[in-house]
This record gives sequence, C-alpha cells and structure tokens, in this order.
Amino acid sequence: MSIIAQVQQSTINSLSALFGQTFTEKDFQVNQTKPEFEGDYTVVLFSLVKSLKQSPDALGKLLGDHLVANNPTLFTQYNIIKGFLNLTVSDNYWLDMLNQHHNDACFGKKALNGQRVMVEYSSPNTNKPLHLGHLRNNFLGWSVAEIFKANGYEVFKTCIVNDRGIHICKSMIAWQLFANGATPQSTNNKGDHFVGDYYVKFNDEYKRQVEELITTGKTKDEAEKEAPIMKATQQMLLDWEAGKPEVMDLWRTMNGWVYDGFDITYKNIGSDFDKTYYESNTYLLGKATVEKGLQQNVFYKEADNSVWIDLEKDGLDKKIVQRKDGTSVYITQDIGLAMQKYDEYKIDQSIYVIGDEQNYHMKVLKLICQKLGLPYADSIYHLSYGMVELPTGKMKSREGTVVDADDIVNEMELVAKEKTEELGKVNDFTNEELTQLFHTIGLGALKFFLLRVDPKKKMIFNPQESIDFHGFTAPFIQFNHARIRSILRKFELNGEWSMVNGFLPLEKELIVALEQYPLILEQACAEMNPSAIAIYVYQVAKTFSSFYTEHSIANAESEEKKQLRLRLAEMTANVIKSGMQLLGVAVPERM
RNA sequence: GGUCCGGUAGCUCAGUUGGAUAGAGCAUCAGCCUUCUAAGCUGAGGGUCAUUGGUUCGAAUCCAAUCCGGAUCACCA
Repeated sequence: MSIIAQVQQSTINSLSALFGQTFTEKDFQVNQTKPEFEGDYTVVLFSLVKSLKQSPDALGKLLGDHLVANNPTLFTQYNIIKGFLNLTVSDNYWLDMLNQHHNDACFGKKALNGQRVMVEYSSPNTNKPLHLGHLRNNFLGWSVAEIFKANGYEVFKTCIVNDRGIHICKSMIAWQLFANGATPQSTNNKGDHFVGDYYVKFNDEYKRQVEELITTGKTKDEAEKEAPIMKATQQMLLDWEAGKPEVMDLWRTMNGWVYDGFDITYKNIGSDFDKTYYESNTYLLGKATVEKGLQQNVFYKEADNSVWIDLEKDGLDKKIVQRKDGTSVYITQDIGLAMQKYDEYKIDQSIYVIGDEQNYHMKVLKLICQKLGLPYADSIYHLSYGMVELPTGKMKSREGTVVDADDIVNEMELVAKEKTEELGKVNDFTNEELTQLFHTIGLGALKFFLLRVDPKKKMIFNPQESIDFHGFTAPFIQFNHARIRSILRKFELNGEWSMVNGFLPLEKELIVALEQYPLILEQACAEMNPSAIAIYVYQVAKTFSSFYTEHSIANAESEEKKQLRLRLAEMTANVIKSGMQLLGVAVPERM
C-alpha cells in the first residue's frame, strides 16, 4: 500500500476513534508536504472542520496526537500550520520500502486482472509515407498499450490500414501517367516515399489541369470536376470496386511497395501490432448493420434510397450511413469493424487513438453503436490527441511543410552522433555499439519530446528545440541512468547494512519520489496519459542529479551511507528504466 | 451560426475531485570540472494564470458573461 493510502487510512481510523464519525478518503486531501515546511505528507484539515465542529488548530492537535500515538511505526511527529497537518513519516518506513524494492525490476507493475483491452493506433493511408503527426499517434498508442499491460490488463494492439479509396487511386493514376514503369528498386527509393511522390505528382498535375481549364472559361468548380486526371481517378475507383484485374494488380503492387517501406519505419521506431485490419476487407462490413438498424427503426430510408440516422435529439446532426447507390460510408464501416473486433477478441475496452479532428465522428460512432444496442458500445473510448504543429503553423502536404517521419528520426540520430562524438566518452565503442547508441538517444529524444505533453493538447514541434539534449529531455534522463550504471559496475552492494544517522534532505527527497512510482503508473493508466510518466521520470532523474552532485556515493561518509546510496541509486536506475520503457524509450548502460 | 477544445514567464509546457508564497525546461545573466560520466550542479532576473463578475475560510482550478485561437458540423476517409 502506498504511503499516501496509509496516511488516508490511518486518518480515517483516527477520526472514527476520536469522533465516532465515518469518513472516506474523498472527504479530505492528503498532499505531499511543501519543501518549505517540516514533514513528508500533509492532511488538509479545512474540509473536516465544519462537520466536526472543531477549529483547524484543535482538530489538528487531536488528530496529530492520535495518529502518532496509534501508528508508531509510521509517523514520528507532526506540526500544524494554518490548518495543514504536516506528518513526518518514520525513517524505518522508507528503509523498508527501499530494502524491499531497490532490486525489483517490476516495482509498481500489477498482476493480470483478467480485463482485455484493445488499442487501435497508427492507422496509416497507403498513399504517402508517415509524418510527424503519425509519430505522435504511434508513440502514444504504443505507450498507452504498454501502460495498460503494466497495470495488469491483457492488451491487443491493432492497426487499421486505409488501403483503398480515391486517395489511393490518385497515386496509382499518377504512376501510370508519369512513372514509365519505374519501381522503388529501379529508383533506389523507399517504397512508401516512392508512392508518396506520385501522390504529390497527381496533385501537381491536377492543379495544372484545373488552371488550364479555368483559362478556357470554366468556373473553378467545373474545372475541378472535369479535369481529365480526376475523371480517370474516379473511373479507377469504380474499376477497383468492380475488381478489374489490371487495376487490382497495380493496386496490390503499389500497396506492396508501401508496406515494404512501412515495415522499415515501424521496425525503426519500435511500433508493433498484434493484428492488422485492412480497409479493403472491412469497407463492406456495414451492410448487415444497416439492415439491423432499419429493422430496429434506428435508421430510416430517404426517398432516394439513402439511409440515415437522426441524432438531433442528442445534440448532433443527421448522419448518412449508406449512400443511395447502396455503398457504405466511413462511419458504417467503422461500426462493422468495431463489431468484428469485439467478436474476435471479446474485449472489455476498445481504445481508438485518433486525432481530435475526428472527435465528432467518434462521438457519432459510439452513439450509433449504443442506439443499435451493440454489447460493446459503451466500451468504445476515443483517445483524442491534439495535432502537431510547426512554429510556422500547420503542416500541409501541399505546401511541402510536412515533417517526414524517417527524415526526422534520421536527423535526431545524426544530432546524437555529433553530440556524442563531441563529448568523446565512448570512443572505445564498436561501430555497431555506436550506431545502436545514436539510435537509442536520437529516437529516445524524439519520443520523449512528443510524449511529455498532455495528449489532449495540440503541440508545437520546434525543430530547433526538439534537438536540444539538455533539461527536460530523454538524453538527460538516459545520462543519469548511465551514470548510475557506471557506479553500480564498480561497487558491490553489501548484504548486511544498517542505518545510523537518518536521511539527508536530498536522500529523503529521492526516496520519497521513488515510492510514488506505483501511483504514477495507476494514474497514467486511468488517464491514458504517458506524459504523467514522462514528467515523473524526469523529476526522479533531476532529483538524482542534484543528489549525485551534492553527495558522493563511492566516497560516502561511512560504509552505511555508501550502502544506502548504492541502493538509492540502484532503485533510481530501475525506476528510470521501467518508466522509460513504458514510453518506448531505451536507456543505455553508457553514453 | 450550432457543438466541442484551448488561452499560465520572451518561447515550449507542468500544475484543475478548490488548499500554504503558481512550477519546470529553453533563452538571458552570475558562479562551479586535480574526486563516482559537466548531455551536469547552484543561484538571479522574468507572471494582471485572456478579461470581468460570482460562489467561500480559501479560486489558475468551480459557475456566468465577454474577447481571442483552433477543430468540427460532406452521399471524403
């Protein structure tokens, strides 16, 4: 049980004994004591004052005396300042905690709880390579999945690949028109980039044709509809849906190129999936749903044969669920896919990592599922995250301001290389070890930069700042891990030790922080928020760094102190490694 | 226009089931490497928590109004 829970419980017990009233942990607040006051944890008394008809000072005195008298192994003393009851936790409590967990790589992690959770993330289109926005999505989804695992859930990572549709046909048409049979192999280009280039070519040519038509007197709308390349693309989509062999062949070939490229990127950034769904397999899934909805009168049919749902009573709009030609739209496919996921995995919770631009869509999806009475409807959760923007504004593929995922990872690794060589601490590494280290540092810095911000908020990616390896960054945390490992390679922990003179302030600060790790893991899971871990791990590393500078471990004042500090260092390294692992960031032994 | 989200230091962000003098990093300035890795440490300056009103022992946090920014409201996905 965490110390904060023990403070809550003992306070509840004392209040019950003193006043004969029953309280819960929600009736009063327990905070970590501010550094300028004496004590470790603080009970805020104000909320209790009214119902107990006591002044804050009188209540504090009664409660403080009772707590210390009845929990002698937990509390040693207390003080009251303006309605805040500051409790000092006994050194023995902290020592027990340290002895129990300093060597525990699984500290804070929970046993299986029988719940099954699915996390869908990444969800790329196969017409262009991944960019910075996808990276935030990938890192978030992967991390949230790991955080759920650490909290005892059985987790399934999934990905829906948007591998069909008009946007895919655009790349295909452009390839037919301009490629002269070129392939990724013949041009020595990564497959996803190769195909993405033709998507760009399509847009260039489309724009050119539209302008040309406008000069012949067409309106913009007419020109956009009549541009030959657009008509060809629309025809290709029809051919695809009809299964025309040469179109299917080209589609399979080009998607294959893209998948080859994605595989490299995913492997490089450490994304993995237990199951991949393809839109080309799911896009017809809505049909049965539409039938069911019509029978239940959840949906209704318009005169032109299109099918709708009216969500106006729920504060939303009317939404189409099937076109007049009988084909299903995006939302309908999603209902089908949700159904399929549930049937296959019998999940208790289904999390969708999707940008906040689709908040409305996801609200509609869940609402429709609920109205259809589907068993999994309430378990749908949209983990909505904000867009990544540049200092110059939004990323726009048409204006070439998109930060490519492969490029940015490479750049980060390059910066890691430069800085490492500058410092010259690992000159004895082999080339292989160096490559691995640059990857660990560069990719780690990028992941941490994207995960340290609250997912819900949009964030600004400043290329200059992101490559800073100082301060609130992964390299700083990795550096502290490496410093600890360096010490632990040199000195043995002695099995027999005892403590003599109590903790120094920085020792105390560190051990108090370490004790909080299990709570942070719970919080990060409840909020589906990796940034809680990022902030916490940084706090731990920072505290250790001050401690490290101030107090020598190797040349401690006494053998007891040395043993204490070695254990503190070891536990710090374990917590850093564990927390960073949940963010997908590795920590090196040396750097 | 409807709905939703946001506005905290020069910049990027923490902090919101209401708690003590609002915190970090970057940037700026001043110190610190014969001792365990200086990707570091210590200190300084920097704030009308968008604005106004309300709720109360107490508000960055809750409520209302206003201003500003963004997303969304397709027979696109």
